[in-house]
Amino acid sequence: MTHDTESTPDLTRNQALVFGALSGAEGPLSAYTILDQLRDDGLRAPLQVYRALDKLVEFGLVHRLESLNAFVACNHPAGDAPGESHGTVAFAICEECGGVTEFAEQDVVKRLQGWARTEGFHATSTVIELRGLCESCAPA
Amino acid sequence: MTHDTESTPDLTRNQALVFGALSGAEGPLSAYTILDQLRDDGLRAPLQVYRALDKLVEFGLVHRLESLNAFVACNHPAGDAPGESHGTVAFAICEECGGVTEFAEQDVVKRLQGWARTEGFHATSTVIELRGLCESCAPA
DNA sequence: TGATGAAATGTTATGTCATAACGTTTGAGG
DNA sequence: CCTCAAACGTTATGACATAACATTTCATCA
Ligand SMILES: [Zn+2]
Ligand SMILES: [Zn+2]
Ligand SMILES: [Zn+2]
Ligand SMILES: [Zn+2]
Repeated sequence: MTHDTESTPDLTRNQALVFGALSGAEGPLSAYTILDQLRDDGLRAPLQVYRALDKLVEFGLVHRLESLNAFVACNHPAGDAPGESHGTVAFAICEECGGVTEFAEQDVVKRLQGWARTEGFHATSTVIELRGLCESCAPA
Repeated sequence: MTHDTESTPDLTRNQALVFGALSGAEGPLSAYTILDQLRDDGLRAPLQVYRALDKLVEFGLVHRLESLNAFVACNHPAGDAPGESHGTVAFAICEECGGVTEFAEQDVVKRLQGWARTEGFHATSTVIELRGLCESCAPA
């Protein structure tokens, strides 16, 4: 163990492999794509990848993109570092180049929390994903 | 054809069957659940359901819940009627009872549009889904 | 140090969601 | 009628995710 009060935990071998694959990728990867990339490192079965992903998501190092059924390494918008327990974030996903931008809009989060409060809804997680074209890919 | 300028189109047999199943349901249904419910009506294959769903979503009569891989009949928050071309809406999904509430928060949409504008991102669709417990299911 | 229990791992099989590819039917408009 | 686009039917396949069970790892502590 490497002490720590509440920072990023030590990763196991499989977790480190999966996190490495996601960190090195340009865009989101599916669990099976990750698996294919890690065959040479000894991974054989989807469950090995899914188990690592579950933990990485729990640690806040990786995010799942619900509208893509895929995963990306956390790329925190300026401010705190990845892995720091962070609140609700949003993603903009380019359908042309596959690029994903992670961003935080506190006003959006506050508004949704406001709605939840007035409705008595107790949110445990919030998904915000924009689909479209990024600046580079949008027509002039 | 029944004329119309831009209202809800006539549904084909399969579309009507699928829409009926969703309208009668208490919560979201997966395509395969819909299929099972419509076997007696002659539906045999997933594609028959998926094709109908594609159209119903296009018409704005049905929404796909990305975080559930399931579908719900549009249940517009007070204002205009289902099927009226409507903008971005959000969903609150209860993990206990399965209930789904569709709501519109114009400020949220505006704020996300603002972000997109400043980043040059051209959004074509937006997913907003809260997961948690509805008022009835939340602990006292 | 050696028992022990929680967490991680390995492996096989299965379940669930979605689409490719192809041919046929339907029906409005010319 | 003819034609063409849209909807339909069917089989096969691809893509995403988990159940179930046996084994290993390793920090903790008697
Ligand atoms: Zn993040
Ligand atoms: Zn792009
Ligand atoms: Zn709606
Ligand atoms: Zn509920």
